[in-house]
Amino acid sequence: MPRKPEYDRNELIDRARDLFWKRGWAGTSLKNLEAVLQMKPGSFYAAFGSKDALFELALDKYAKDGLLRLKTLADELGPIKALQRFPEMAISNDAAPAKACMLSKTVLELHAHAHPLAARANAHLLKMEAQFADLFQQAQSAGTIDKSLDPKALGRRYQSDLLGLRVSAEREGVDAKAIAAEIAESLSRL
Amino acid sequence: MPRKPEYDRNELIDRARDLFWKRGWAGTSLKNLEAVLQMKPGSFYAAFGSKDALFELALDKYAKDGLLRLKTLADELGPIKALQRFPEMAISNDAAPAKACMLSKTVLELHAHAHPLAARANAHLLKMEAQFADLFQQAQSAGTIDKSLDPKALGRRYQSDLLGLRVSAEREGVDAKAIAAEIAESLSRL
DNA sequence: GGCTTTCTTGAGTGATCACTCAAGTATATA
DNA sequence: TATATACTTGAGTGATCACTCAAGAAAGCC
Repeated sequence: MPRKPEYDRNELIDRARDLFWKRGWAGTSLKNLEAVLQMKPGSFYAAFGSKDALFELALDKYAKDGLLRLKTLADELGPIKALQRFPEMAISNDAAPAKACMLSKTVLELHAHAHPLAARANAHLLKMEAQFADLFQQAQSAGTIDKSLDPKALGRRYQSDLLGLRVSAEREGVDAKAIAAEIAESLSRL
Repeated sequence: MPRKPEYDRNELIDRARDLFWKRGWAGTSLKNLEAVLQMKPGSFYAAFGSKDALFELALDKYAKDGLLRLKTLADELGPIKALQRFPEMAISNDAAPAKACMLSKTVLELHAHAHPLAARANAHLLKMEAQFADLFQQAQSAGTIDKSLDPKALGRRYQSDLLGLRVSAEREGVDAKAIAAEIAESLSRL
């Protein structure tokens, strides 16, 4: 009996993610969203409920895709080579809405306001960090890196470096690829 | 003949800086500013002209203070020890409005909007980066670190690591002091 | 063709945004 | 004391904010 929506929900979330990623939470107005999603307010609220709810969907998708990309890379290249390649990949996609990480941007923008989306973004970052640590541990098991190192500490440091790289890549006049290469190189010394 | 203002302009800029630093540009409303500065709109606009103009004053002061703190530290400890101490200092001030760097927060928030304040923040970051490079060069001249390394590359990487550290310090559940210690430690290996 | 159910439309909601300005008040000089 | 010069006040500006809702349109089932 029902009428079907004229849009592909999944694709709308992608477009919203790109907009939020680029412009941030406060920087993205409903007018912006209506324009990009080609939706009138009524449809928007019927479909997503609120700006925050859509941001959450976009954030979750962003995080899920990031994790998947890392795992795929690790399956292809093995743990250490994946970790070496990942930073350069993160900043080299010119089609991406921004170089900086959407999760860290969200934490920085909303943490001071105690907004739940900041906590959610941080939770995603923690999952990512755990994945980095897991890859370091795999590398240890495979004998690729020094076994006396703490994989959790390595993951924590790696993520921090990656976040710094991606902030730097967002800036004008910074050779971020050189930084990415240095991060990769330093992993060979473990 | 004139009446003197009832406020200390310099202190108002400090308070505005703290508010902007914590809450960001869009996250800080004129109501917030009026409350913190104890000013009515009329006085505010007579004194500062606009929200953007005050943000600029706050940003410039933030940058100036940061540069001064680094130079003071270098005078006390010498270049390398200053660089080793600086990261831990940056994240240990519990009275500060935020752990993350106001300059990077500004770039991340406003760069996508092509806002002049983003370019200004980036210019301040470039000055800071040059100062880091200068300290690395001093350390080379003093024979403290390997002379074959490029001081500009070291400065670039150091700043990236510092920005990453400060983003990490803004997050919940991350042992940022451990990261700061690792950054410091890695400088001993140069 | 009717009927139900959902989706779409878009004008309109109150709240808040950055900002203005005319009127009032305080102070230093003449 | 009179006057000129700021500074302070706070109601008010139009614009934009996220969001609502009643009315109409489209699709599946009888």
